[in-house]
Parts: sequence; C-alpha cells; structure tokens
Amino acid sequence: MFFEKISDEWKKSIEDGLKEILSCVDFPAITRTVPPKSELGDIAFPLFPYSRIARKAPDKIGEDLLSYFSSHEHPEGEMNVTGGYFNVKIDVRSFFAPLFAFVKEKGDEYGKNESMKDKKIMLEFSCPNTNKPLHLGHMRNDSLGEAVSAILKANGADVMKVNLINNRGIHISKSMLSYKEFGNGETPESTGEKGDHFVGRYYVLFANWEKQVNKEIDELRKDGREEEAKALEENHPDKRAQEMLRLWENGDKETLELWKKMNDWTISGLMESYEDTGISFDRIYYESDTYKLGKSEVLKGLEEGIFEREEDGSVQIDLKEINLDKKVLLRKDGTTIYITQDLGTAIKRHEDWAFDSLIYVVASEQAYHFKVLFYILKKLGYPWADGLRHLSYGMVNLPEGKMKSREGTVVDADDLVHELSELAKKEIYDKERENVLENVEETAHSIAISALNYYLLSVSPSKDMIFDPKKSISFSGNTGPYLEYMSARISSILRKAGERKEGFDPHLLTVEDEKTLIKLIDSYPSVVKEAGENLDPSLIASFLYDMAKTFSHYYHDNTVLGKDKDLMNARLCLSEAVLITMKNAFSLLKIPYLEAM
RNA sequence: GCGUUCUUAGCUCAGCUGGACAGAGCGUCGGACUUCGAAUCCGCAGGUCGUAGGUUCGAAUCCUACAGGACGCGCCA
Repeated sequence: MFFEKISDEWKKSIEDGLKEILSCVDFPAITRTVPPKSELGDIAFPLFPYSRIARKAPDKIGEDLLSYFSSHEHPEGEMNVTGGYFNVKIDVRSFFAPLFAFVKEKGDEYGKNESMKDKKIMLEFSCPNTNKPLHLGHMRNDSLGEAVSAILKANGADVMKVNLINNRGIHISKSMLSYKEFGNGETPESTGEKGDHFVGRYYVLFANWEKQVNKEIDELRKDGREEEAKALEENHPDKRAQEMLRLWENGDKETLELWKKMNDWTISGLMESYEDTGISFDRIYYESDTYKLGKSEVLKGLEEGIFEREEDGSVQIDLKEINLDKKVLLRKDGTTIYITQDLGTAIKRHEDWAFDSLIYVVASEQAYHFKVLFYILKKLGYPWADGLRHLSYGMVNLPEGKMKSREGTVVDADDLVHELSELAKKEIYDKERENVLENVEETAHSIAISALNYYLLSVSPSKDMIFDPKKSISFSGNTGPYLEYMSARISSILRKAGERKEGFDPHLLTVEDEKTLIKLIDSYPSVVKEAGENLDPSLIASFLYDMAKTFSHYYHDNTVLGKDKDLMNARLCLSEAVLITMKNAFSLLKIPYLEAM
C-alpha cells in the first residue's frame, strides 16, 4: 500500500534521472530488490545493467544519480550508493498513522481488494467416494479448496464452492455386496459407528473376501479340481459386484434401496467430518445425477465432425493437435466414461451458474485428464472453456512411501483430528491452562485444526509432501499453534492495556522490529493479491510466519505495557494492527483465532 | 518408449516474473522465566542449491543435456 506507492515513485524518479544521465530513452527496465541489510535501506535499485551504456562503473552512475537528485525533486527517503546499488531508506513511520487508521477502519476487511471484482469463479474440490471415510489425501484437497476459495473471495471474486460426490460405480457396488453378504442387518446405529467408517469397513471386507476367493480358486486348480474352481469363479465377488451395478443401472428396486440406505450412511458421516474440520460447499453434485450427462454432447460433436466413430462403434477424438493419442469418449456399447461425464458436468455447471472460471482442485495424477477435458470443451466451441483451470497438487506421502489401503497405512482424517485434539488437550493440562479457558475441548479442537491446515497449506501446492504422523504433529516451531499462540499473546496484551487514548506518535517507534512490522502490515494486501493470482495459499502461510516470528522477537526484547504512556500507546497501536492483520490472514487459511489458549 | 513434474542443511520445507554473503522449523549441543503468557526467545554446529554445460554485468532462480524420484500415457474413476 503506502510503501509500494513510495517505491513506485522512486522507480519513476530514477527512470527520469537515468534518462538524463545516460542521455537516452532506451535502456533496460528498472528492477527493484531488497537490500540484504536493513542499514543499507529498504529499496535497492541495481545499476549494473546501465554500466555498459554509460561506460561507467555502476557506483559512478549511482553518484551521478545522487547529484541529479540534489537538484531535482525526489520522493521521500535517504539515498546511498553501495556495491553497484542505489539504495533508498524510507522512514516507514511517516505513513504508519494513516496505515493504522486504515487497518482499524477496515478491520476484518483489511487485506481485501477488488482485483477480481465481478469475476464468477466456481471451485470444485473434495469429491469423495461413498464407500469409505476421508483420509489425509482428502484433507490436503479440502484445505486447499477452502483456502483458495477464501483467498479468491478476498480478492473480490464471487466464488461458488462445489463438490461432486462419487456415489455410484463398481466400487460402490462392492461395499453394497459385501454388506449384503456379511451385514446381518447391522447398522451404524446398532454398532455405534460413524456411517462412513461403517461402510468403509464393508469395503475393506470385500477386498479380503475377494482375496480369499482367489486363493481358494488357486488351491482348487492346484488340486486339479477344475470343475469346482470354475463354479467358484462363476460366483466370484467381482462378477457379482458387476451384476449388482447392472441391477442398479436398470433401476432394480431392492438394489436402489440398499444403495440409498448405504449412501445416506456414508454421506452423513462425511458431512460430519466436513463440519468438524470447517469444510463447506455452496452446492453439492452427485455422480448418480450427472453420470449420464455428456453423451448428447458427444453425439453433437460427432455430427459436427469433431469426433469420429470407429469401426467398432466407439466414439473417439484424435488429440494429435496437442500431441496426444486418440481418446475414447463413448464406449462401443454407447455408454459414457469418466471424461464424458465430466464434459456434461462442466456444461451443466455453466448452465447452473455462468462462471468466468472453473477451477478443479484435483491431485496432479489427473493432469492428463484435465488437459484433454479442457481441449475437448474448447473444440466443442464453448467460449468459457478458456476459463477452465486445473489446480494440481502433489501427493501426501508417508516417510515409508505412498499411503496404501491394502497395507493399512492410510491415515484416516477423523482419527488424525481426534489424535491431534487429544495432544492439544494434554498440552493444555500440562501447562495448567484449563482454568483460564472457557472450553478446553473446543480450544483443543481449534488447535488441532490450525496445526493441520497450516501444515497442509504451508507447502507449495504443486509439490509432493511427506507427512510423518509422529513428527508432523508437533505444536512448536513453524506451526499453526505457534501462530495462534502469538495472536493470543497479542490479544492478551491488548486486554491488559484496557482503554487508551485516541491518537499516537508513530515517531516513538524506533526499534528495527517495529519498522519491519509496519512494512509487513502494509504489504499484506499485496500478499493476498499474489496468493490469489497464483492460487497459492502457501504465500499467506509464509507471510504469517514472518509476522509472528518478528513480533515474538520484538516483544521478547521490548515491553509494550511500559511506564512511558506515549510509547506504550504507539506500541499498542502497532500490536493491534499486527493482530488485525494476522486474524485476517488466519481466516484465509482456516486457522481458528483464539483469544486465549 | 513418450509426456508432466520434482531434486536446496541429518529430516521437513521457504526462497524461483534473475540481483549484494543461500533462509526457517525440527533434531543435536549450550543459554534465558521475581518483569506484558517459556506452545516462547537467543546462540553454536550443519549446504559443491542433483550433475555438466549454456545465456547474462550477475543464476538456487532462465535454457539444454544427463542422473535420480513421483505421476500419467485404460472403452477404470
């Protein structure tokens, strides 16, 4: 904001100065950087690129600029030339009074901007299956979805969060069949399990069952009992699941009833998890409603000659334009596949809500799918296809490698949240904070959520990340709870200060950390903007850590609530601005703000 | 085989629209609570920025090749 403005003015002035010194207009663009040491200044302009044109050493050009400015107007700031750089030192206190007034007036709104005003952005994330509970992989997806949506909103966009629940298909039939076979009529109510875990258990049971049958078949074959092996093969769980899917698609009443019952169990469990971790959606789509969409679109494209019908009857598109092979869009029996459905779903969504942009938050393993999907939609002539984007993120792995459900290494979301909450609770009792807190359970839960969200969001989305369940759940160092702790401390200081008089003298703030904090507060809106442009919450995370660390260093060495009332007042204003900024950044990363912890 | 992507300290990660000696956290070791909350702070040690070239006044950052890892290239989703 203020600093940026001054910096821009300096850039312009230096450009003018260089024009005169170099006596030409055509020279490399002026770049800015930050000096390595604060004593050198706040903005640095490298002069090396002009050395050749001027046939002078960079420092000499700097000297020329200094003498140029001695006779020309220049923005505020002290100048010096060192090591080929033209440095400017700015007294940031000069704008802290208006900055503070602005931050205070904006409050929760500080940091918001209108760079994406009038943009309608739909964001798809989560997309769980209804055959098992959420795991750590989903959590990265959900955290990213929520954070990106909050960041886009902060940039002024109109955001709609959507979820597509995969509630049909062979994997769903498997858990249904397994329940039918082994369920004995038990229900989540009768066993006291959460619905998604209940159904997930039957899905695992199916996998074991399948393994068992395969083993039996092998053994029969080994004994030469081919007839019996064949009989068993005929009745293989896989085959029966396929049959069940056919029944489902044909609308078999009994199958549909079972499907509906089990789906409701899972979905209510998933919703509970969402609620627990602060995930919400503006609209939920169900695959059972959308899976037939897209077929007519493909047939239309076929008529228009965009797609081709192969000899075997399937419909395909040739992707040589984007250096890929052919891709099937309709099976030879005329049924749709995954990408066909996604085509239809995208079109339906645009009919439902005419977005400018649709962002899919999906793991990087599906990059190919989205490349093809976007290409086809563009081919079909949808102008909004240019606004489609795949926010691709890396895998969450364990120190031993990939999470594998077969090996039981999948980190369950509910378990993880529970475990973290328990740890936080233990911490609270260890520190004997239980009497200070209004609600220990709630506070512990908030701490758990902050730890998770911050951990998952502080890594750049595109990168794979490693989650070590033992080490990753620490609450000290660069963690969510650390940030919460800092903000709670500031809030505690402000509470202790009580009422204070209007106005303050920013020039009393002479400590280096104070200067750094003012610059950080001032830069927050542009960080929000950058995070929005790059769809990258980790930028907010880095910002928050910088701010918290600077403040904690600052108030460790300096007393805010001192005897000098004027100094105290100035420092309180600074602390308050820091707190407002941190709180706003918290809300973008879904880190709960705690008055006390 | 082709494509996408990643490789920075013992570990987990920042830094990447090129700029002044490469930064944190964890872990190790050592300090700091009669003083605004020690979930904190300070210090020590720890790095050929995967390798080799190239572009440039200047490269962790851009380009190329190579090595290693991950993911993809289904009429699965």
